[in-house]
Amino acid sequence: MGSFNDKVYEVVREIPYGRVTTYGAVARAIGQPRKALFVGFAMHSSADPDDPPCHRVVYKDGRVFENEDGSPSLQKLLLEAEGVPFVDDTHVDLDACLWHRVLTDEIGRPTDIDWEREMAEDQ
DNA sequence: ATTTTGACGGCAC
DNA sequence: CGTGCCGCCAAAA
Repeated sequence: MGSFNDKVYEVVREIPYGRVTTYGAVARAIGQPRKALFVGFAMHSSADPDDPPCHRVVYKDGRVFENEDGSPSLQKLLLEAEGVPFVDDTHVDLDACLWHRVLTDEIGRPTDIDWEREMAEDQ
């Protein structure tokens, strides 16, 4: 309870279906911006692929984890299954699907608020 | 107590 | 576009 991993899982569970966020963003969301690496460690050590949805956490440049043998990782398969757009074999399209609990202004990308508005305008 | 290990990120080339 | 190095620090050994 209240452990680092639990805080990480709380944030990760907030990521909406079809959206992604980054390890660093999760670290900042729990007030510990220097621990992006441990966010990754928490994801790796999680047993259940659905709770938390570890596959929705990617590198800051949109790259997703790849298996050492080159086969498609579970993360990539799950993201594709959710309809998350990829710009190439290993990178998701952050401009289209990045979600941030607070703001993404700091890294120059649309906020979740911007995204909601775009969705509304498309209707 | 000390060492090793990272599903990171930033910056320098 | 990549490659490498360094700083970060919790957990496991």
